[in-house]
Amino acid sequence: MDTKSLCLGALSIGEASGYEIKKMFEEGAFSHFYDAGYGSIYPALNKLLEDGLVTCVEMEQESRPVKKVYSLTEEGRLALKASLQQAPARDRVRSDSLVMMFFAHLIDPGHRASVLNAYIDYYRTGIECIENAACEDHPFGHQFVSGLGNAVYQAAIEYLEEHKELLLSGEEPKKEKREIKEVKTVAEVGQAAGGAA
Amino acid sequence: MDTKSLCLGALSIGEASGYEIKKMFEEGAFSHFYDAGYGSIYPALNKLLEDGLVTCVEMEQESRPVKKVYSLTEEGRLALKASLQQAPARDRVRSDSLVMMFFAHLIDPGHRASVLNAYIDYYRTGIECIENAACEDHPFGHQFVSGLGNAVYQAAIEYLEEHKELLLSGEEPKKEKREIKEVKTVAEVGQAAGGAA
DNA sequence: TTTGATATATATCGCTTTAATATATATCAG
DNA sequence: CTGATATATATTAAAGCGATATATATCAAA
Repeated sequence: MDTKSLCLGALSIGEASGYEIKKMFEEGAFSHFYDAGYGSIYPALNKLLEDGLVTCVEMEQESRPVKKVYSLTEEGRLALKASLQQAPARDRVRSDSLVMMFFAHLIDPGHRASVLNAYIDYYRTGIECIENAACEDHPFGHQFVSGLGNAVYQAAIEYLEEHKELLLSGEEPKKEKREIKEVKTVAEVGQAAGGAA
Repeated sequence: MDTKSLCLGALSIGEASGYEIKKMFEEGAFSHFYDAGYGSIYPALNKLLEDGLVTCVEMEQESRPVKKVYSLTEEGRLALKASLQQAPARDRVRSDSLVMMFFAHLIDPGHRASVLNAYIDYYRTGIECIENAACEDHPFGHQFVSGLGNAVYQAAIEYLEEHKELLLSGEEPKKEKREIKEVKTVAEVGQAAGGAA
């Protein structure tokens, strides 16, 4: 799913500028399952305009930069539908915070706590975004996905708060012991991990 | 968190080849919170080697390509610790499947069902990976993050199965009605969505 | 039996994306 | 009155992604 299709999707909800589309990814309807920055949104909109999948009206505003409002054309609507019929790529997740928690034994307890608390806050903010975006008028898909986001975030918060102490009071493993265990290679660990395959 | 740091992290568990590190992201310990492909792992390992953060031993094998086994140096271990003390970037998630479910009203019901079922399978497989990788010997951080992954995936599966019907039996909204509503711009919808900000 | 699929293993390349920065103006809090 | 935040578009360097190439072995199915 490239940024062009995402922009078509955003515009299928209603006309918008690049700036407004970005906000949808940041704090709006898409916030909990997709990301996109200006560096991909603006070029995508230009290509869509070239290909006739969107139209653009420049709206001049008092003491603000010109606002380019994009709208879907009928061709664009068809292109969106077509891209939605394809097989989805697998989810991609990248969480620095979880990497840090994973290696918590290498981090000083103070930083551990700040990472953990910031992460809980991040989920709380996420829930607020979802709840604010929720609306009964929205198509059932919007509601379904919002509900999923809510359920997942809630589960994360519950886990994080219930098991907080495991992470914060965890002791550093005894150095000598780990030195001995290190003869076990990642290959073997990987085997255990991917045993199903 | 760049791929170099991720590789250092992987190697802190034990020596490994690029291929084995890839497997950790695919189906091993990192599978539910990070991604990385060969196109970033191999260049990263080469840079780490240049910078003296890892060493490399080439192991010749019968009727297989040479295996380059990388190990952390003391410098590498320090570099890993340093990168873990920094502030984490925010999570990045990209889910084509959720985009499709979000726009379910634009997709034919057959495809809806296949996307939904594949997504449930994806989470089930994820739980298997996490359970297979779990081990009491692992540092507490590993266990903490595995537990979180498990809790979140479980919550997702529960939600998806409980609300399946909402997505699959959802009707297409009446065209005329939506046409009228379209005067509401994304700007306004976005405002409602991001009300907190 | 040979074709195709899967697995081991490394490497590269084109295209896209990301994160940062530039530009310009207005408001608002400290 | 300085710095932060918001509106709004655009560009760029660096990084990452997906696909492909190479080479060999095994195993199941046509």
